[in-house]
Amino acid sequence: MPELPEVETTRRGVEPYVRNNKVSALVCRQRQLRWPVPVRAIEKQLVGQTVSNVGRRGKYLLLESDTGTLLVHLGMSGNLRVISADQPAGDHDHVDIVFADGRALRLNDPRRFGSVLWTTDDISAHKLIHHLGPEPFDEQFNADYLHKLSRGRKAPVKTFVMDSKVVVGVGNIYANEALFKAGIHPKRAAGKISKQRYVVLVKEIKETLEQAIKQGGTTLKDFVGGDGKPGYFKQELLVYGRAGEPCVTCGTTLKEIRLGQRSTVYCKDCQK
DNA sequence: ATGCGGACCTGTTAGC
DNA sequence: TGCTAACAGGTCCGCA
Repeated sequence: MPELPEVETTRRGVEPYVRNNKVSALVCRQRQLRWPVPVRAIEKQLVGQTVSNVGRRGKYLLLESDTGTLLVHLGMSGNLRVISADQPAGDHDHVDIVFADGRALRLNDPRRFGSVLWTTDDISAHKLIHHLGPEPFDEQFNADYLHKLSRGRKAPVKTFVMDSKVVVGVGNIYANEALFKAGIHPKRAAGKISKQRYVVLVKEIKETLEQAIKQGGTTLKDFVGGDGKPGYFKQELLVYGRAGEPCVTCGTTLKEIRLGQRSTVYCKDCQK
């Protein structure tokens, strides 16, 4: 579920309910997520505080308060919703951040690759954050940057753009999509791609993510209240999940390979 | 420094 | 129909 557009959509969806709201309790039914949930520290330092901002860095959601920051990552299967705090918990409802107004932020994560962490450090210095590359929508993320950084790199370009040290937020689905739109073969060595082609790739990464966020916006309501599932606009995907089907541009059968054990779909005629 | 492969864990689907 | 294996949107870590 969560690539950057889903995380950003979640951020926007929950922000109005969480911002300026006072945390009254933490309910943790399962501490064993990606890392153990630091229940004590959160209870001691966040409960009683007001959330001043709901931010995001890469795919980490950041609930900021005067005493520190709660980091929430949705992993592969997590989702976060605003509910009434008295709503009974179901399977995989691991953590509730309960608020003074009777609502709660509830983390559901079947696969438990997500995480809930607490830090009092400056967030940009945090161990999981400090090494991260630029945000894809930042001006800093441009063709010059990618071109320079990639010189000498032998890794496939798909692996390169999915590396969070290079740029955050480009997950498997959107890496496949952006490379297709840019006409670049996913296996091509990152260091051998011209600046001109990086101009196109950067543009496609930004546009693909932006458009997905826009579409996510239509399902914002689903992040609050009931148990609506955010629509995933699969019909928009040009290559991901379409191996064996015809290329939308030329009709050639789309190929599937594995790169770094991730499913990679491309058109051998449109992507060079 | 770079680039691999393994690890975390459960649910769903493909294949026999 | 039932069992098993493979695979899934992430990303950190340790090793070569």
